[in-house]
Amino acid sequence: MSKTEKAPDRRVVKTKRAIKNAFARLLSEKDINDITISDIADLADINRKTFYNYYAGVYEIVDEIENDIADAFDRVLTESDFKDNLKTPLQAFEKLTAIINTDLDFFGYLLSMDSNANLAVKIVNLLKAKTRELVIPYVPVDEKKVDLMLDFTMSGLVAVYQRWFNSDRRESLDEISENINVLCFKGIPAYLEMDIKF
Amino acid sequence: MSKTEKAPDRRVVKTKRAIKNAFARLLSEKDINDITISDIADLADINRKTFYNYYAGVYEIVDEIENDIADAFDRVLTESDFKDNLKTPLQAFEKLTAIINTDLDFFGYLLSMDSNANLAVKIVNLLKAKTRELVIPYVPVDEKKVDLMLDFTMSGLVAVYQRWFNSDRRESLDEISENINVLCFKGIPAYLEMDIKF
DNA sequence: TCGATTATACCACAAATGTGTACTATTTAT
DNA sequence: ATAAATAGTACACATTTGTGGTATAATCGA
Repeated sequence: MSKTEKAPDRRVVKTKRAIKNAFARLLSEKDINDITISDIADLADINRKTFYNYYAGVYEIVDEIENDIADAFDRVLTESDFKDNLKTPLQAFEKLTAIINTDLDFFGYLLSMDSNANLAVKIVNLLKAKTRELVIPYVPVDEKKVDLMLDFTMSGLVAVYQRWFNSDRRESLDEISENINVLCFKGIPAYLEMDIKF
Repeated sequence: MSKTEKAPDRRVVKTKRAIKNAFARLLSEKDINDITISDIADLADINRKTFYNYYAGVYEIVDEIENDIADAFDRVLTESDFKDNLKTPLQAFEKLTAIINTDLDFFGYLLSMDSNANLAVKIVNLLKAKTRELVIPYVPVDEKKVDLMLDFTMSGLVAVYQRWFNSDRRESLDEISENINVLCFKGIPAYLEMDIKF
């Protein structure tokens, strides 16, 4: 993760862009399993061999796009006021949603795919790392306990967000945020406003 | 999900078994992307064409094996005393762990793969459905709230279990269970034994 | 047990894949 | 401006894939 990444050759970004665009267009027309590498190469107007310079197969494009989204989210987390003004991480999702929406033609198909579980995992990991880094200094307890807590809450958070994103989005993210806050900080009984014991 | 499934032809189960075994062996030898269908057909000693009777590609085997595990877990949930004696669902994981362990040669590689995110999703869905069915009658609150709660807690639960499973498993599942219980029912501040406000 | 049904084998073929080599074009760095 | 480095093209080839069609063998149901 060092900053030693040299400026990429213009041709590289051009062809990769072309490949991703071609892929996105094809994905809007047919199932991913019916997309052949020749299809992509033809539409992107590159030599088929060139494709293999960057991707071993069609699914590796998906992988990279997922990473693109994750990177965007990472940038949101670090560049935003998230650091100085730690509220519910869900507020960061507000911005992620905006990002995704502006490129929805492109990401829409991806997000509705089954494989968005992978993207979810990546985002969970980002949130865990970021939150740990911000919170740990003020929470001097057993690291294992914190790990468990972060695993639990961040996975839950992303799951809720994911369902919201793929639903009609009737509720505002603020409402969701409020719900999760109560759930996290007061526990299930308070959340359900009733005394239950499992 | 009706019980209308007729008894499967013996030949079918035999060949599918052969395919899965061959796949498992190949997976222990090389990367999944280097496994060709011809490889599997050869090793399973079946005609290549026969493979396509059941799977459209290599990854569909993975899919089915994941479903096998999910089914096993489903059976654990319904057949066990889970229904009459509702404790933490994590106790059901105790049995799942046992199941997986007895077949670890077979499942091991799968579980260490990236794609076990899919398995996690399936298990989350099972737990959500099962828990809702058991809990809802006693929790007459807004269904949307319950949905959110189930999404959050079950995803969190599975995430914690998953990390435990892929770790050294130093802690007992009972300890994990206890931690999650506190987290769920008392909230984060109580869990961390400190007064924090985000 | 026997006829009907279904799974599998065998062969064949067009399409797609993955990779190698030699040649050309573009970009980068000096 | 030019040389070195890198990316892309064109073509070629062996392999794998997906899918036909037909024949044979195993299984099921009565």
